Amino acid sequence: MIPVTSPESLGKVLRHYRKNQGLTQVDAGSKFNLPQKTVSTIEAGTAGIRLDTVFKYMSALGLEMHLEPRHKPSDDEALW
Amino acid sequence: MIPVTSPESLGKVLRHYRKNQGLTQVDAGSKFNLPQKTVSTIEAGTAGIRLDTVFKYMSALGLEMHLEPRHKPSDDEALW
DNA sequence: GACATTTATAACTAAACTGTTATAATATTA
DNA sequence: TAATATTATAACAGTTTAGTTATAAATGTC
Repeated sequence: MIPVTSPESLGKVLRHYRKNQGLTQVDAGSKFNLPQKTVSTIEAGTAGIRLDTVFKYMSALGLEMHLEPRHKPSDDEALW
Repeated sequence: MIPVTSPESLGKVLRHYRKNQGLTQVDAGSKFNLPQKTVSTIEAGTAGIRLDTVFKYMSALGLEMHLEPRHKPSDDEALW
């Protein structure tokens, strides 16, 4: 379970899940009318992207979010 | 562990954590130079809020995010 | 190496945010 | 209830996005 604390790390995790599902940016985005450009922007970790856009993309990938108190990173998390 | 799938539910969870820490919107926001107005907007579940603003607020509350595949909601989650 | 697929980047308009300052509305407590 | 504390809302300027369309760059495959 990778902790996400920034737009960059969120983009990386989302890309990870998309590729895991064998989807292209066009495939994934089309499910919620997100153009490929926007998907690219999300995965690139753009800071100012809109929250609703992120949730649309999460829905397209069938993901949900959980919040919890931060913990000290483990070694394998450092890879992210 | 409450699943978050929208700006609205995220706002509710963030407010929950803030109050749990006994913080006012001014207190929490000041840690990352977020004006009280912005904190109010986040907690209200504004759709178009910027992702970096949300992460700043999460940092102020000492929270991290996790993504995972969606699951069917349980009864007590319906309360949210 | 050539071809095909996928992803990144560009220009443009309209819309909506952040930050600032201020004030109204609501909630809390004495 | 009165006073205080907290939260919601407002106007403005500047910045940045979403969406559209198109194309360049990068990646993968034969």
